[in-house]
Amino acid sequence: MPRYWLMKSEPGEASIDDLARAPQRTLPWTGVRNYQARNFMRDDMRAGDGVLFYHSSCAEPGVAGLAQVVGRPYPDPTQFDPQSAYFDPKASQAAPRWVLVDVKLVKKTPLLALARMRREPQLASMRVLQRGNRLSITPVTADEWRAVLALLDA
DNA sequence: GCCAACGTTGGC
DNA sequence: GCCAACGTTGGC
Repeated sequence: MPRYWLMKSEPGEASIDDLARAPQRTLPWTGVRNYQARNFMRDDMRAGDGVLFYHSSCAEPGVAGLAQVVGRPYPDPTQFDPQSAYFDPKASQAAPRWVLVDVKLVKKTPLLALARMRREPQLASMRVLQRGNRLSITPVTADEWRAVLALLDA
C-alpha cells in the first residue's frame, strides 16, 4: 500500500532542478534535524512512497514536482562532518542520531503555489496548510494526493 | 519534571 | 524584517 508525503526543501539548498540534474535524479534528504520528521523517514517511509516536492522559504512557495522514496533509511552523513552546517557533535558513527532517505525525481511540474493550495477546499486538511505547521516532512492522505495530482494536471 | 528563555521555521 | 508558532535547552 503506497503512502504519500510532502517534503519541504529550500530551493537555495536543493531545488527541483537540482534534483533533476542529480545522478540518477536522486538526492539524499540531508539536514533534517527535527525528531518528528526524522521518525517519519526512519519508521514510516517505504521505497516507492510518493513525495510532493515542496519549495519553502522562497519567493513562490509551493509544490514543484513529484518524487518517490528509494531504498531504505540510513544515517545522514552530514551529522558526522565537522565542516557541515548540519554537524551534530552529539552524534557518533556508533550512535547516529539523524537518518535520511534518498529521494528520486518522478517529474517536475508547473508550480502549484501555496496561495493556490489555500484556495482549494479539497486541500484544506493538508498538514502543510495548518496554522503554525513547521514540520519539514508531513504525511499526505490518498485523497489529498489525488486532489493535488488533479490540480497539477489541470 | 517544570517551565522560562531562547532559537528556528517560514509565510507574509 | 516581522512575528506567530513551537521545539529545545538547561537551571532548579
